Amino acid sequence: MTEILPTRKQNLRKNSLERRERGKLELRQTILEAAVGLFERQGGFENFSLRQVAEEIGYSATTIYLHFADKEELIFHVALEGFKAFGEQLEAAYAHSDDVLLRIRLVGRAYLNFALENPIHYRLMFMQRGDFLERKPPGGQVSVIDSFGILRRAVEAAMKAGALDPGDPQAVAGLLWTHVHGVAALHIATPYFPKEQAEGLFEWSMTIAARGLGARAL
Amino acid sequence: MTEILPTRKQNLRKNSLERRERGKLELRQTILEAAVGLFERQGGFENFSLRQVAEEIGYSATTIYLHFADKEELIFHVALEGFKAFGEQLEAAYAHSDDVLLRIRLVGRAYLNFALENPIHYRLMFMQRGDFLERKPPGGQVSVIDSFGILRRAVEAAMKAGALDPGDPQAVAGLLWTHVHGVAALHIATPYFPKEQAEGLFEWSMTIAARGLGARAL
DNA sequence: TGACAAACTTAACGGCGTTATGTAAATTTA
DNA sequence: TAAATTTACATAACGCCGTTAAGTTTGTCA
Repeated sequence: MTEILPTRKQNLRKNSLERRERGKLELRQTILEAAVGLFERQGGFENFSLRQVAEEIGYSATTIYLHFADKEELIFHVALEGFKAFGEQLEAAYAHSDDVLLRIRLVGRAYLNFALENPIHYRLMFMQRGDFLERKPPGGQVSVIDSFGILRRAVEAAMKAGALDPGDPQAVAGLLWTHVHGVAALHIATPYFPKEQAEGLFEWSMTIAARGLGARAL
Repeated sequence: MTEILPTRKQNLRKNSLERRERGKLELRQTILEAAVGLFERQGGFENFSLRQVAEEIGYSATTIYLHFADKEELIFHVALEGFKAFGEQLEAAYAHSDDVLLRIRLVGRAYLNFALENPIHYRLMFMQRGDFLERKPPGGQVSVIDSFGILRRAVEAAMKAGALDPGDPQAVAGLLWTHVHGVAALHIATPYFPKEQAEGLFEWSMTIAARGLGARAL
């Protein structure tokens, strides 16, 4: 009776050693990473369980509740990490060039790349849980609105420079967003748009949008 | 002890009468309808349970298994109903005009309308469970591929008539699909594209695509 | 050493999908 | 018509889930 389930007990013992080594290196972060790992291994967050996360990192399930209010909040913070990385990559793309038109294309390309390289995060952020976009993170951090702001600023600058027909930058940025999202989302959700085809459609969309918006080339 | 849970028992009794009246009017369909109702009430299929469906229609949960292999197959058949209605609406739009360019716009508009009017189905079909697109229904029915075929045929016809620059109809149809999907999907998934704005972006996208594809107007 | 707080665990609740098993009614067969 | 069989349901149970309540161990500090 005492030895029927040694694996779990041993697992807990073993990990109590590792814990010391990690010191206070944020169990919270370990939980997040384990969750992301599970997401990726199962291709989505719909079937993952807190108990699996706990098992994987060698803690009991209830320990997770010391760091996250509930399952929902854990998932939300995975999305938050996504928003952070997403914003940084767009920002980097923006800073990469001074050419107001090339910059728009680079930001768009960074957007698509994020989706191609982080399909699980992208799905969570923009296809599954759009409500997260408006949910305020506890520390008053930024959300995706600022990411969209990068694109809008790029459009604004191009208009001011006369490289795009004058108009509402917000609206034009929205149009570009829907086009890139269309490609990214169908690539992720369906089997009909593999990477190369998605990239081709992105370039094509950009070219077409450029003509339609009065740019020499985009 | 025998009367502690009369509600459930009574519910079963009451419904056994209604059943006769319905005759053999397909419990299967009743289950499907109850499932769709639950989807819509909860805004998605992620949190619905077979036991809720059963409760709602006055049967035990296990009875569902006499009509569907499992929860997955029930959801799949909800999606199938969506694909059927979707295809029919695109087909009707196609048949509504002989103008090869207007027809493309009408098919696109029918696509968007389906998404606006059936967000739960659309989400399930194209954002959440794209794998359903390739899953063969038992009776050898058609799936979305034929719906996409309608758009492709419309593009093909416009090219043959010289109303669009010559090219690969499949590729052009794919481009249009991604644009409309982008608008529809962001409308459904995020709070930033309410109906009017989505419709405006659709028209704009169509106009821009028309210019880029060599059409006089789309 | 002992009080106290922090970190973590076990136990339990109700709900879930699913399977095995029971049962009453409808239908077929003799 | 009576018995046998099939059909159409139900109940009970399994293991997993999220979550809460209640311990228990571990570390801190007087």
